[in-house]
Amino acid sequence: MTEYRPQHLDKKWQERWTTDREFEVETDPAKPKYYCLEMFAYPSGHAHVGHVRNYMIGDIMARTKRMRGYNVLHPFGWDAFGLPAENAAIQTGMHPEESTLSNIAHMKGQLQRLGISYAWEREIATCGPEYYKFNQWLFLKMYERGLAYRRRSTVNWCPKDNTVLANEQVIDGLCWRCGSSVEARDLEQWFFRITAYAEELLAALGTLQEWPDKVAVMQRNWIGRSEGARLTFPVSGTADAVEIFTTRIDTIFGATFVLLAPEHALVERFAAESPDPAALRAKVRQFRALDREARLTGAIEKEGFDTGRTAINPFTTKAVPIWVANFVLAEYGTGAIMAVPAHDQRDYEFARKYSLPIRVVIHPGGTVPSVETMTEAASAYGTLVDSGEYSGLESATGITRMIRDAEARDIGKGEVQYRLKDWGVSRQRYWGTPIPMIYCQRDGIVPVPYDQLPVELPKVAQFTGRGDSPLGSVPEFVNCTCPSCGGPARRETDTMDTFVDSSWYFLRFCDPTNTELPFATRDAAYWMPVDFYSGGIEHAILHLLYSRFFTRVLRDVGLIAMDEPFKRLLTQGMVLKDGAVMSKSKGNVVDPDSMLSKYGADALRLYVMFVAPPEKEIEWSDSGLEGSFRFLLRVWRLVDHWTDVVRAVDSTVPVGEWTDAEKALRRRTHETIKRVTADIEERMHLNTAVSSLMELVNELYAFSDATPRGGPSRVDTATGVVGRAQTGFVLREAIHALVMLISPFAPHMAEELWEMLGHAGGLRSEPWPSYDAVVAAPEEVVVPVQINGKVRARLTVPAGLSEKELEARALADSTVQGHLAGKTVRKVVMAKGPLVSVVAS
RNA sequence: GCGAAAGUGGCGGAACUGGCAGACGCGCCGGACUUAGGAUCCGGUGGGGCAACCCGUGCGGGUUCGACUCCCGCCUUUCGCACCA
Repeated sequence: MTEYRPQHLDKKWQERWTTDREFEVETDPAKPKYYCLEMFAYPSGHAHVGHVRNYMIGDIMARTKRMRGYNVLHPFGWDAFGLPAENAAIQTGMHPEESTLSNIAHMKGQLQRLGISYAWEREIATCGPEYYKFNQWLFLKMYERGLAYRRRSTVNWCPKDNTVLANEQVIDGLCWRCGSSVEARDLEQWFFRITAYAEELLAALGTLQEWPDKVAVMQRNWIGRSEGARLTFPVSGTADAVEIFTTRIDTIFGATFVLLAPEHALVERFAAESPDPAALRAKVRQFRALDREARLTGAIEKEGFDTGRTAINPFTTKAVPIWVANFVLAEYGTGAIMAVPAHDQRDYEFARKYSLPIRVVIHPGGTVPSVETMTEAASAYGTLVDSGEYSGLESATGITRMIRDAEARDIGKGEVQYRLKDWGVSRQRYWGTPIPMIYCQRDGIVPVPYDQLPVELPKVAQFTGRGDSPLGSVPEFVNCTCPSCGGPARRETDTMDTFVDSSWYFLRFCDPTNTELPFATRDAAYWMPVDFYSGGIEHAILHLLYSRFFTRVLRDVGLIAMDEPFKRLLTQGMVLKDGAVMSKSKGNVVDPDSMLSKYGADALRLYVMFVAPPEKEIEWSDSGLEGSFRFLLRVWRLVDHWTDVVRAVDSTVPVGEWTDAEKALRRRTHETIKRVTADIEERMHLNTAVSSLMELVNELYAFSDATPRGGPSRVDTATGVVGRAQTGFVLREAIHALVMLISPFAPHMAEELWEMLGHAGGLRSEPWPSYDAVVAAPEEVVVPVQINGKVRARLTVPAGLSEKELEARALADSTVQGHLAGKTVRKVVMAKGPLVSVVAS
């Protein structure tokens, strides 16, 4: 009996895989490719079993596809720029580069000990100049195409930390770090014009057949397409006009006032021209100081004030008051709306509060709304009333005609608006990619020439957490010469959002050492798209949307010819401990290293795959891991027990009679091959793949016990002979299949067992086992017989029996007869399965 | 509030297109081996009943020969969206 020593095997095989460059691949158009990718990691320092699960799922797929004959690209890398390293530097003084590189080294060791089949020679870290050079290259391409531009915008500002916060760092309007209330602040920022691709990004969601619906829905909501109209309301007595956007032009005859966002350009104009500018400006300031998050989410009381001016409703030609309202968003549409209180709940509340006029212009059907009795807006579509020549039209028709007429009269046009906004990429931070732009007093904004890339991040910078860009305090970085005129100039001191890094890293993996281009077209054309991509649902919008955007930009730049980067997407569930997400502060982190030293990588891998389907959340369980370990021991003992027999026979099918047990084991073997293959490749139900393997092992134990030698637990007979050639053959077939099929889950053990079975050259010396439908076909089937919907009997009959014969046998069965006593058979249904359903009364 | 998904033994979960509910594992119970076992192997394990049998997939209806699966209504949970004009 050979002892199972998982830690020894882990080390042995991991070293051999590295030495043999087992998982390294080259572009080879002659071979079918498979690109398997898991979302790369932020190097926080420690992998926990939640990470482990994601990487395992990809590894199962990569290893299976490799054995199925594909040229498999399975790389890994590090999303290495980011705030945490810089924040740590502010507190501890350790330079972000130092802490990041040491974290990467530690986590890499952890992943390697799990035996994940990565092409480590392609490893990338986004904080290296050889990588971020191409962030800058891409930025310049975007700038040339008008897709990168600079403008003033409002950002989240934490007054205590004196720093800008990303949207996702603002939790319920508070700073995630210090809990201060976040303010709005205006800054000059660089933006990527993702809105230029809004329509395409939305439309192409329908082509993502192998994405979870949920993710597509979230992206659809995020893009938020609305069809409507832009209309001009001239300001009475001036040449000014208020532009509004509405999706309900059919209600325009009920538009009894106009609302402006506090930030709207006309507001300041009106204030300046008013008798008391200070009073109006104070009001505006008050609105703008309101909690930004609350304003965006509607958690504020609606308030407004009258500007004293009026505008002309272009359809009624009547003057309506212009108010400023705190709930109107400057960043959506035109920053101004026509208010239709009768048919919009928000406008209704506002009108009631300030006693503004309400006019019903739609009859939705049912009771007719009246201004006197209504308690909420009637927002449904219906029939237009009191709407001049449009009265009597249905909403849909009204909308079409009104837009047509507005265009004819040059007072408006049909327009599509998106909720999606351009992507602000400037960060007033150090640990990121420097934005490759130069400001010259003479020439203005000048891009850094391509041959001067990368603009390297200087090593020295102070981390005070003051909020201004740390690069600004490095004179040798800031001061430069203008590439255009050669005069003195200043560099941009902001760095890029780290989402830029992750928006194209999957392309870099195709050609990770290219120094001239982000990647060569030839390599990307071969490997892309990513065939299988897995990661957390928390990236459903940002990362996945940005990546889809970048892929299109690179297409338009001419580097690639595809639209969508990720063919099949799997969003894996989290690993919980005591019902909560693992985190250091909760003290419920399960450390993979301690599991590895106790059970080895294979047991851990098998457990996280077996406990639930990949998409589901799982609750960590030590006893579950223990069970998986026991199963591996069971496999080990079984294979070890039969090694000499398996080695002594070959793949020649012996001539002669088979016993029922032998036939049954062959059937089980082939059924298992079929199920495991489909479970991995098609359904991604890795838990049921493992249970099929367990069933095969259980059957092999039972089969072994019935042989002359006996089973693995009967140590005393372990050297006994088998005698029958057929028995040796089915054992060989079953054990070979078992070792092959289990190898994606437990690769270290499988390699060792494969070697013990007499094979040199590793598991790839033999292809994935193939399913034989003839062998798997049963000779007899058990057919349930239902009487009035309840199973009353089971018949064992030869497979392939005709329906007529089957029906006759079912009705003749004594148990069935008993249940039919005193009843008349009304109908007999022969269902696939097969199954017989008798209706009697 | 709107939208989506889910609800199955003591627990994690199976049941693929409407066809044998509870595969597989954990836990528990019993047995074998053993000085001993928390190792290993074998057996049992949804509830009720001595049994034939009855009940059972959140609740209430419906469609069907047949429903965990489809339809309608409700309850609960989770997730997403939420003043976007």
